[in-house]
Amino acid sequence: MEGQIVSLILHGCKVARELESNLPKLADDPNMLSKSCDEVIKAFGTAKERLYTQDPTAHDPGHMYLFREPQESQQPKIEASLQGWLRSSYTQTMDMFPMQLQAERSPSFNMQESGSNAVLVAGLGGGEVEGSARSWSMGGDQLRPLDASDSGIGSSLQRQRRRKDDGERRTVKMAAPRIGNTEIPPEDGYTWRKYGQKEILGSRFPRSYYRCTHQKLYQCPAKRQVQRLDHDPNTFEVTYRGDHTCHMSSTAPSIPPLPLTATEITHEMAQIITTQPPQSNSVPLSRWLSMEHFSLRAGAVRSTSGMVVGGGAGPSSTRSGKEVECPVADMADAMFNSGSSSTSNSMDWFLGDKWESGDKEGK
DNA sequence: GTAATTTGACCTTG
DNA sequence: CAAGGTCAAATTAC
Repeated sequence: MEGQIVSLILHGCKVARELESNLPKLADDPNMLSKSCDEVIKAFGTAKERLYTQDPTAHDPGHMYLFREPQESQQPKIEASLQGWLRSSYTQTMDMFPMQLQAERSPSFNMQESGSNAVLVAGLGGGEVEGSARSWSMGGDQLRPLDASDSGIGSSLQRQRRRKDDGERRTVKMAAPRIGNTEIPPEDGYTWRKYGQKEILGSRFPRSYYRCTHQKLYQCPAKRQVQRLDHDPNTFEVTYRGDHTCHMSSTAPSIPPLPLTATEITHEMAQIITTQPPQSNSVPLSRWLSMEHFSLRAGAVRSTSGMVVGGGAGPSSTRSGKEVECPVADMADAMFNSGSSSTSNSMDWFLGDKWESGDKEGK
């Protein structure tokens, strides 16, 4: 079973690599491009499916919980990790490649996975905004043009706010962690800053509003709403709006919010898995992943990471006095060094009840 | 001291 | 006008 999955993933990687190396040639051939993309997606998708069917009872709230319970038995964890990564990478890829994937998903994209804890429920808020929804991510021309300066207190100008159709909305359902504090909203690798909380009619739990921590620095328009489900308090419904434009910055999110190529996805999985505690039993999957894909890093990953695929709105690809790190390294760094300034760092859930106040009931 | 969160007020939308 | 979304001063955390 596992061997099949591995070969599926390998196949996906292979196709992705081929696609990457042939990209210049294929650029003029949308058919071939599409075909290759299909194949990659199919391979990973199938692998993922199998992972789920392999252990339908697995309750994996997503990659954010990968590092919980280091003392747990390793083998199931590895698989859960892989699942989490596949799933999160997949949804994240959806998140980052909306334009590319648009053609491949139905207008009302609906990815449901039985037994899955991260479910992309809805694609677009409305089909008609599809074309215009993204134009702001490049120049910020129509999205909150006054955002940075509309704090016009003292000026006679009224605050100007825009809400109407500020972009695609993607809703993901994520399970609360079962261990530790189940109140915490799900981590997703980005750093968010809470800017509001609101009681929602008919909901027992308030909705929390977050924006990208780097909004100011890079005019990153990404936002998210976190709402605990009424009927299932263990599940959070997370709605994302806007795309991160802070991808390539070093001061930007420490965890790579990069659009992941297929090779990157697997590579990151490898990275994650190889960072499992050393007492880990021999894990064929992880060994394969680490051996197979470390070599990708220098070539494929780096080159693709230098290419801002999702619109190229990210800030400069160099950081002050320092070359852009491989996002994976960044992530690992962030994961284990907790150097980020954000308190919503990805390690928070790992260690404490930090988020509690962020989603407490009532005001 | 700086950055993040809280929270009531304000704004937009339907 | 009600509800949802955002702002920003005050507060809290680091």
